[in-house]
Amino acid sequence: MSPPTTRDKIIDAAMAVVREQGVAKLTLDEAAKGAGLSKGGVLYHFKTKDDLIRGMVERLINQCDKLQLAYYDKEPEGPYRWARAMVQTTFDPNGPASDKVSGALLASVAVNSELVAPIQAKYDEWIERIRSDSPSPMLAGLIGMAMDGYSFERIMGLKLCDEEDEMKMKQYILDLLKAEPTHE
Amino acid sequence: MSPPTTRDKIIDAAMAVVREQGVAKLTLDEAAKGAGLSKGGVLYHFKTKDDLIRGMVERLINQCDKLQLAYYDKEPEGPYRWARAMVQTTFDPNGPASDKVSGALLASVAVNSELVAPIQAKYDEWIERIRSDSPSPMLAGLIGMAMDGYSFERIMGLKLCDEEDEMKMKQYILDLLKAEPTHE
DNA sequence: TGCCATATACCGTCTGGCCGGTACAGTACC
DNA sequence: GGTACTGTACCGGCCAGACGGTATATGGCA
Repeated sequence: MSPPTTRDKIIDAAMAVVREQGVAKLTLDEAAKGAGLSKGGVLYHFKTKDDLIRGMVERLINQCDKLQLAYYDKEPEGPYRWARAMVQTTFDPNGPASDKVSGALLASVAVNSELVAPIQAKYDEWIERIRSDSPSPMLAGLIGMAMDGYSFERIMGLKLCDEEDEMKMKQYILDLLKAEPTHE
Repeated sequence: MSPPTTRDKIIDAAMAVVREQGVAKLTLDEAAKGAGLSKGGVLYHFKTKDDLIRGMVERLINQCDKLQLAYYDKEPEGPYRWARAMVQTTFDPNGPASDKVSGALLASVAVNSELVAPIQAKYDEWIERIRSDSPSPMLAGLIGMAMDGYSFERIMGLKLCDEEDEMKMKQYILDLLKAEPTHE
């Protein structure tokens, strides 16, 4: 990996602002300060604030997608392979539930709901993937919903259980995907 | 039900703004316009904007709680009664996935993350409830996460399937809660 | 090798608009 | 005449975006 470009540094800083101070505090000035340059500099790389958020969303999507593909490779073959990869991705510290990337979603919804569109597109793709190799699409769908729930809870700052319980839950879900090759 | 108070009308209008224009557009002026009065009028009822959001959050909590209790009464006795009530609540058109109430959560997170606190408190209570009568707390927890996922997806404007599939999913989940009285 | 031209990357300043909040002046009903 | 409520006018701060400028690198060319 080459050293992060200025563009990347700005996105990092913007994510950090959302995480630490909330979406409302995400200003060009603040992002600039975090990235170590001036607002003018930020506006050189991103023409508008919406553009910056687009960049954040793109980062979110790429990061999650890359992660999911990596986990897919690591998972053994067999039914529910994509679903298993999704579970691993969700609980990964760099996954969608991570503070580091999730700000993008929040920012996009808060500022301009049109900016969610690329997420929706990728989202459809993910769902399609998971359905493709799941003997019970319903079970896979349920678990997919739950993974979203987990991610969103983290983003919103709602805690439903401590970390120990989370690991148990992860294992429980993975067991479900082993034990029920052809449920229904 | 007595006719809605001005206070209620303001909250309704604020919710509508969040729903239709996004959190960023939620201003005192806009909420006032929606409620049919001036900003001064709004500020008479809510001393600050945070105060208004607190009101929205309170509304969200009360509405969901009331709904859940009502469904609990309607559900037949037996295991997973609270979990079943939660599923019904989630899919209810006035439930947490409803456009009409969900804006509160978004607004609170976006504007001032401290305002989420009352939600977290209620949230803990709901989780406790569900665990209390679930033979498999893991299954109940999974379904709870999925219900959150569904609600949040709606709030964010992400669609995972059409309405027909949603109803199938609801039925699938309710069947799970019948078929597995003592899973694990 | 020296000179100009252009592109890239960035800074600092300014401005116009928006928005939260204040102050105060009604109005209407009891 | 007081209380509950609503409107109007305004202030001060913040912020997106525009703009003009600067420094450095690159490349052509004589």
